[in-house]
Amino acid sequence: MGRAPCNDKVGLKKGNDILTKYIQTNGEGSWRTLPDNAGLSRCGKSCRLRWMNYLRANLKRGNITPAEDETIVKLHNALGNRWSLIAGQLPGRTDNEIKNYWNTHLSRKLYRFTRTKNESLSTILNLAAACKPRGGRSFPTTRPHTKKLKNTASNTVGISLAKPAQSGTTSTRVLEYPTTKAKAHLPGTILEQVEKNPTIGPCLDNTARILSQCDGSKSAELSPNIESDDSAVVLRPFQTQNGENEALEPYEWLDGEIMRLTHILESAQIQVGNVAPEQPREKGVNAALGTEQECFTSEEIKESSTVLINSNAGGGECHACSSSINNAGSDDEWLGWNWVDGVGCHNQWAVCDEGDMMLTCLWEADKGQAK
DNA sequence: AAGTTAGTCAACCGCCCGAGC
DNA sequence: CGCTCGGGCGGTTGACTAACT
Repeated sequence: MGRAPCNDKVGLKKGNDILTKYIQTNGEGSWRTLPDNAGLSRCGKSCRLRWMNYLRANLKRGNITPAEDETIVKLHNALGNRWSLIAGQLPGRTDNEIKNYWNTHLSRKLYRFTRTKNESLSTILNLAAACKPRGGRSFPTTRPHTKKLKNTASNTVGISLAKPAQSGTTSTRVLEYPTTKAKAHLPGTILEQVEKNPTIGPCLDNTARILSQCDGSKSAELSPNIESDDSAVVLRPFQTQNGENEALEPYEWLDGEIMRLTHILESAQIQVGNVAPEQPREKGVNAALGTEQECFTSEEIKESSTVLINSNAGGGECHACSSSINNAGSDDEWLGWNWVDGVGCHNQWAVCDEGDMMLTCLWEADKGQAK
């Protein structure tokens, strides 16, 4: 299955041995000088990658377990494509491994079944659970589909943390997240960090808020937990309807949201694609495949500006619904989509991943009901 | 059995950030 | 303050295998 490990090759196996022995003797670091010192003919980056992803001790080999699968989904919902952070919560797993797993197993699986437009969410999930592991041509997913991911600002298919605003970019409010170095000094698990540092989990806060609107059990106010200034959105602890801060234990708040989402999915009777007669999507939105704006009309973009963070090049990545898969706008794969409702989101969710897809559509559905 | 298509994953690429000067 | 360098990260590629026709 897949490409055979390179260490099957005698030469590389020898290189692996040299690299392993060198690092065991001298420790990690100084990757640039490592090849010369160790007598390897690879660049330092390559050595580091080989070590981190393959040779390092305590790496867990083999299939992702269901428990790990669940953790990945949860954390991806929370953190987006922060693979290193997700990997940090899964001992023995590398960011590369998780990234591959997400891109091949999870996102693909969800994409397939959510294309079944007339199925209820619960049906879709049941189908996904029974996903044919390998497969032939039952679900056409083309390589061009994958290659269309290239040249996009981000392959973000989930709700992602935003990077700090780039200098010179104005009117872009982003959600701040800690730098790599800062993260390294943060104690505890990611989820604990989020608990202790509200700025780490801004999109989770959004997730909770969006869910709360769908659920109806929380305030329907769009952005009660966000304050903003010119440069950044400052998130406040999640507040209940009566304004009290919820003091959640580590993991508890996330588990709660997952449970709530599960409840919504189980109880919802949302029929995808069973909506108003076809209308042309708003000009500009239609042409902007691959941007999060396609999920919204311009008015909705304005309304939701505190949640839907602008994504400029290398900038914000906090998408309520964003996927570079959408860039396949000219692909036949996507031409069959029935853009309806003037918003597009009722079908749009089929090209978003599980979390943001559902959240966005539930959110939109909720907004529609509120009007 | 052969050809085609889809799925997998190690490795590569390029960008970004922080440290040091 | 600006430049360079090292390291880290996420996105993408392409070789390879398995499933299917």
